Formats: sequence, structure tokens, C-alpha cells
Amino acid sequence: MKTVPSLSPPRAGKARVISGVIHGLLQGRWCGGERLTENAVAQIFSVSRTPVREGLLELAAMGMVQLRRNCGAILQPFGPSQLSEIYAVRTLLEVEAARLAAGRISSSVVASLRRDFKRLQKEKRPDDGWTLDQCLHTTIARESGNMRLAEEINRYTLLIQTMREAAGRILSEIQSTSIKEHLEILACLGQGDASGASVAMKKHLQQAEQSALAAVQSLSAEAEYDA
Amino acid sequence: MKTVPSLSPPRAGKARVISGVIHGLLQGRWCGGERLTENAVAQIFSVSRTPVREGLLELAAMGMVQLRRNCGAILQPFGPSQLSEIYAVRTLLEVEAARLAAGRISSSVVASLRRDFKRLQKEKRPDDGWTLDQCLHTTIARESGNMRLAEEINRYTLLIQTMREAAGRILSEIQSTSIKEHLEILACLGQGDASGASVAMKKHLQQAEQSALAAVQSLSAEAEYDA
DNA sequence: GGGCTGGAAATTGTATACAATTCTAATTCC
DNA sequence: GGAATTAGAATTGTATACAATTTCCAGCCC
Repeated sequence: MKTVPSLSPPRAGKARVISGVIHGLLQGRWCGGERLTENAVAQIFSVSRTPVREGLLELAAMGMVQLRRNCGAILQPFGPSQLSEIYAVRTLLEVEAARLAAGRISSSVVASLRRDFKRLQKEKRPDDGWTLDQCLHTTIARESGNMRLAEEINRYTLLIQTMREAAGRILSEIQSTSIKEHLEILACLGQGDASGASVAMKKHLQQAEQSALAAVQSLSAEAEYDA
Repeated sequence: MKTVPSLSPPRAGKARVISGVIHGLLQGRWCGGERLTENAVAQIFSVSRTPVREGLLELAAMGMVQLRRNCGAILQPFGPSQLSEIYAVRTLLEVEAARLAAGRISSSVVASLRRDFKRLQKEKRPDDGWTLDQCLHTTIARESGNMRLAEEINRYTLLIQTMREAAGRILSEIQSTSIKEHLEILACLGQGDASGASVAMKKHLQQAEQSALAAVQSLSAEAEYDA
């Protein structure tokens, strides 16, 4: 029997908690250092404590909250300097991945990605740009040959993505001029140029950081305006 | 009123699950790719599904299992190559932390650690050696100035520690000759020599990797002998 | 015989109830 | 008046029950 798609899917609770808390942090509704008890979070999002606990565990793994027993979840401050720290670690990981991938990635994979970006360059669909960017980073991470490194990178990619979703559409406008950077990374990878790929990746991530920084600042400015 | 210390503390369940699964993986009782459902794990460790779920979430964050919905937790293979990957990432993070810390750490902190190691060198208590090693790594991570980087490093330190505990005493024998390496790191940090600190940290971690590798191999050999 | 549909079993996600611990604060003793 | 102690409240950890979904296999149609 076909069931009607239910209004609130069974595992919506945890996801709502996670994106909701991040949303609140990015918009400055909650400030760092504030303490949220499990019951409070449960009440805020109208779910039971079970998904709250799991959501808080994931948020702690993301570094957005700090769990101390019987003290509630302590919200970590989030602003430009935290974003900068995130990108510093991300850069460290991804530059290494690019270096390692340069000697291992197959030319067909590079060619395929290159084709996708070339097509994107003509068609201009900003939505696909973001997914394609993610795809490139994920592929390079995987092709580094170090699965543990790839996992860490994917963790950060997911963190950025979650932040994007939580922040709304504001972060999605920019990123379109970075196709050239992507193509440069791919070119170096195709030639097996490890140091070139490292440099290109570093440059790309520095640009991404600038974009994200501008977005976060506009977010907090908006929050201030609301207040 | 004083209560009698209970035999099974309330949050022993999650910890038992985590260390138990790691123990089983290290000893080769379970092999990679195997699938464990929540109910199965709950039965094995005689706890309810609640601590099992939370434990599996942490194990997934550690990279020891992979969670796929309605498929059970897939155990990741663990052997010398996985250990090598772990140390590759750990080295990447900690070398950067040492480089950053060299320009920021206060000389009094360096002196204090240096004194502790000097004392250890005379007294020869292998237990304290391990905790002091952890203290050094944690301190350098913190003094890097990048709290996100410090968190990631602590995550790996904790992972290694959990593996040590799960593996029993086997891993604790070695590590005693590394005091010289520690002192060399401290010397570079004291002089603000960033590149020297990087190199010294890298050397130290390469030694640690060799020790851990030997321990893991002896563990799997033991497991083979048992079979 | 192969592919598809249906439904039952297995599995995960959530809610609630309870147990144990820890924090707080008031009370009492010095 | 100050400090230790002890009841109470608040918070987290665990167990169990239920809901929803997914998987898997048997039966059926082509």
C-alpha cells in the first residue's frame, strides 16, 4: 500500500535540532558561552530529549557546542575568527589531499570533472556550481589514497554545507567566479604536478574563505539590524 | 547521606560499548565489513539500545564504524594501513600546531614542561611518561592559537588513548626512550624555532607510529595464535 | 523463467518513564 | 559570621514502548 508522505518524517527531529542550533548561532540569536540544557532544546524544537541528545552529540563533533555533564551544552562562540580557524584546518587537510592526489588520480576522472566545469561555464547555473564544487573536493579527498584524511575533509565539507543551509541563501550568491580556480587545480592534477595542485588548492580555499567571511559578516550585520 | 559507590555507574554503558567494539576490532575478533545491528550490540554488552546508539555515533565520529540507516553499523577494517593513515593525519595536524606554537608559547610553560620531563628522566616511571606525553601534545595544540586545530588534535590524542586502553597493557611498554625527542621539541619551542619544532615533532610522531605499529602487529599475531 | 508487486519481518527513529548523579542552597553547628 | 552538611531540585544516563521506514522474500503476472 502506498502511504501518504507524512508531514514530519521520523528522523526530522535530530536534523531540525542540528540546523536550528547552527542557524541560531550564525544569526547571533544565541551568543557563545550560553548554556542550553537538553530539556530546553527539546522544548524549543518540540521534540523529545532523545533526538536532542543525538543532535547535540553531532554538534559537539562539529565543534559548535561543548558538552559538560550536568551543565548543559555550552554554545561555542561563532564569528569571523572561528570561521578563519575552520578554514585554516580545512586548508591544511585539503592542500595535503591535493598534493597526494596529484600522483594517483586517473586522467579519466580529471577529464570528466573538467568537462563538467566547462559545461557549467557555458550554462551558468549557480546551483550546480555548488554541488560540482563539492564533488571536486570530495573526489580529490578520495583520490588522496588516505581514507582517514578523506573522511576528515568530508566532515569539513559537510560542516560548511550545513552552515550554508542554515544561513539560507545568502552564502550561495558568490562562488560563481571560482570556475577558473577549479580548472587550474584540475590542470595541475592532470599533469601530476603535486606542488602546483597544492598551491592552486590553497588559493582556491583562500578565496572561498573570503566569500564565507563576507557572508558571515553580512549575516551578523543583519542580526544587528534586526535588534 | 553517603551512598555506596554503585557497581555499575550510570554512564558505564556507552563507554563499555565504545571500548568493547574497539577492543574487538583491534583483537581481530570482528573483521572489517561486518555489520552490527543496534540490537545485536545491545545484547552483546547487556545494555539497552540508547547507550548503544550514542556509542555507535561516537565510534562513527572516530571513524571506527560507518553508519548506514537500516543496515546496521558497518565495522571499518583496522590494521597497520589504517594505523598508518591515522598517524599521517595526526602528523599533519600536530606539525602545523608545533609550527604555530613556536611563535606564541610562553617560555614559562616551556620551562615547566621541560622540568617535568627532566624529573621523569631521573625517576623512571613509565606510567607518568604517557600522561606527560599527552600533556605535551595537548599544550602545544592549545598554544597553536587555533582552537579548532587544537580540538582536532585532541580528538586524535583521545583516539590513540582509547586504543591503548582497549588494547590493554601491550602498548604501554615502549615509549620510554622518547624523552629526548620531547626535550628537543621543547628546546625548539623555547627558542621560537618554528621549522625546528616542526621537524622535531614530525620525527617524534614517526617514532610513535613505529611503536604503535609494532604493538598492533603483536596484537594481531596474538589473535592469530588464539585462533 | 524473469521481473514486479505485496506484505511481513527487521531495523532504525522517537517518545516517555525512571534511576542515578551532581549542583544548589538552606540549615545547622562551631 | 563562616564553613560544613544535608535535603531538595535540576540534569543527565538508561531502559522500555511505540511509530515509521526500509529491506527482503514469497507469490504472482507477463
